[in-house]
Amino acid sequence: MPQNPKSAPGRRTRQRILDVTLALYNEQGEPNVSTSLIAAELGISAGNLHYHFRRKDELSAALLEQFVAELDALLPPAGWRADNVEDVWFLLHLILEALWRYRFLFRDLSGIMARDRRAGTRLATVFERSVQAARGICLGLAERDQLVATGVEIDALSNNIAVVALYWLSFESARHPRRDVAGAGMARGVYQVLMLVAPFLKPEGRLHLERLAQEYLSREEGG
Amino acid sequence: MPQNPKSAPGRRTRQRILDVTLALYNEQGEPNVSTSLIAAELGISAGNLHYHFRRKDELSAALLEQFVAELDALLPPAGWRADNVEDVWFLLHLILEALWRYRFLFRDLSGIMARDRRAGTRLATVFERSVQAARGICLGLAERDQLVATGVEIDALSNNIAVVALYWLSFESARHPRRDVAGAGMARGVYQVLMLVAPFLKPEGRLHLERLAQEYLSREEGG
DNA sequence: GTCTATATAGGGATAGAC
DNA sequence: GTCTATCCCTATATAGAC
Repeated sequence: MPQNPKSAPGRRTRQRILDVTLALYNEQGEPNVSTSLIAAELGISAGNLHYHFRRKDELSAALLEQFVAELDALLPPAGWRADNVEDVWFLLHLILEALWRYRFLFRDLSGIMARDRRAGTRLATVFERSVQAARGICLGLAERDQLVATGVEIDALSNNIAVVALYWLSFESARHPRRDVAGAGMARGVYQVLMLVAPFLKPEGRLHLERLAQEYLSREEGG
Repeated sequence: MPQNPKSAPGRRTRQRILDVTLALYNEQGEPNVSTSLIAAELGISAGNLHYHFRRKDELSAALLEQFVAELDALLPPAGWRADNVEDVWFLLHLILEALWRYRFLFRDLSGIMARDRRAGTRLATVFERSVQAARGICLGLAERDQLVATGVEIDALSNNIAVVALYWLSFESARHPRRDVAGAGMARGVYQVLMLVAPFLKPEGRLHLERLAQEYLSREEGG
C-alpha cells in the first residue's frame, strides 16, 4: 500500500503512542504513568505528545474506545445462541485475550467511572452485553438439549460466567504477583468458566468437556 | 470509660483520620484523594495530618493492615471444615461486608502491588486464604455427605467461589454506576456464591438452599 | 510534526510558632 | 497536638521556533 509521506507518518505516530501507552498502563497502572514517561518511552518530546493528544484523558479515552470496539466485535449479537461447547471455548478464549490486552482498565474501574461518566456508561454497557452473551451460551446449549437448568439457575449462572470471565485474570495476577499470567492464565480462565457450566451439562457432554479440558490445560501448561 | 484529655484525643484523631480516609478512598479511589482533601474533610490542617501519618503511603498501608486484620479474623483457620449451608451463608455475608468496607483496595490491586511489594504479598496471602476457606466449605459439606463432587471439581469450584466472592461487588458497581450497591448487592453476592455450590448438593440440600435463597433475596430487596 | 522552553497548578512534605 | 507558612517536586499543558 502506498504511503503518503506527509500524512501516513502522522497516523502511525498516533497509533504508536496508543500502543506504547497501553503497554505502560498495563505494566504500571494508568494513574502511575505520566505523559512525560510516555514521551520518553517513545523517544519524542512531551510537546509532540500533546500535539497528538491535547490532554491525558483524551489518550485514556481513546484506549477505552479501542477496547470497547474490540470487545464489541467479539461479543455475539443480542439474540445469539451457542451451538456447542467447542464454540463457547473458542469465544471465551478470544474474549479473555482482549481482556488481557486491556487489563489496565480492570484496575481502576470505579476510578475511571468516577472521573468520566461517559466512560462509565460505556463500560457498564460492555458488562451488560457480557452477561447477555453468557445467557446466550446457556440458552443455546439448553435449546440443543445439551444443558438442563431452570430459569433461575440460568440467571445465576450467566452472572457467574460473566464475573469469572471478566475478573479471572485480575484474580490470578493478584494471587501470584510477579508471575507471568498471560498464557497459562488465559487457558485456566477459560477452564474455570467452563467448569461453571459443566454441572448443568448432560452426562455425555460433561464427559466430553472434561476430556477437552484436561487436554487443553496440559498442553498450555506444558508449552 | 475515663478518658485522659491529653492522650485520648490523639488516639481518636488518628482513628478519625483513618475512618475519613477510608470513606474518601472508597468514594473516589486512592490515587484521586489528596492529603489536603483528607485534611479539609476532617477540618484539620495538612500539617496536623502529617503529624499523625508522615507520608501518604503510611496512611494507605495502615488501612491495608486494618483490612487484613479484619479479614484474618473472619477467615476460618487452615484445617477448618464447614458444618452446614447456613453457616456458610453467614460466613460469606460477614466476608462480603468486610470487602465492601474496604472496596477501594479492589480498584487498583495491581497498582498497590507494584508500588509496595509488601502490600502485594499481604494481599496475595489473603487471596490464598480465601481459596482455602472455599475449599473448607466444599470439603466440609462433602464429608457430611451433603455435597458430591470429584477432586478436580472441588479444585475448580473453590477457585470460582473465591473469585465470585471477592469480585462480585466490583462487578455490580461497574454494571450499575450510581446505584447504591451496599445492601442488596451483598445479599445478591452471597446468593451468587451459593448458586455455585448448589449443583453439587444432594437433592434435599439443594431444595433447602433454594428455599433459603428466595426468602433471603426477597427480604433484602424489599427492605 | 516535531522540538525546546516555559507557565501553572497541585500535591506531598517540612519548619517552627502556639 | 495543632496551626500557618513555605519549600520542592512532579505533572500537565502551552507557546513559539524550526
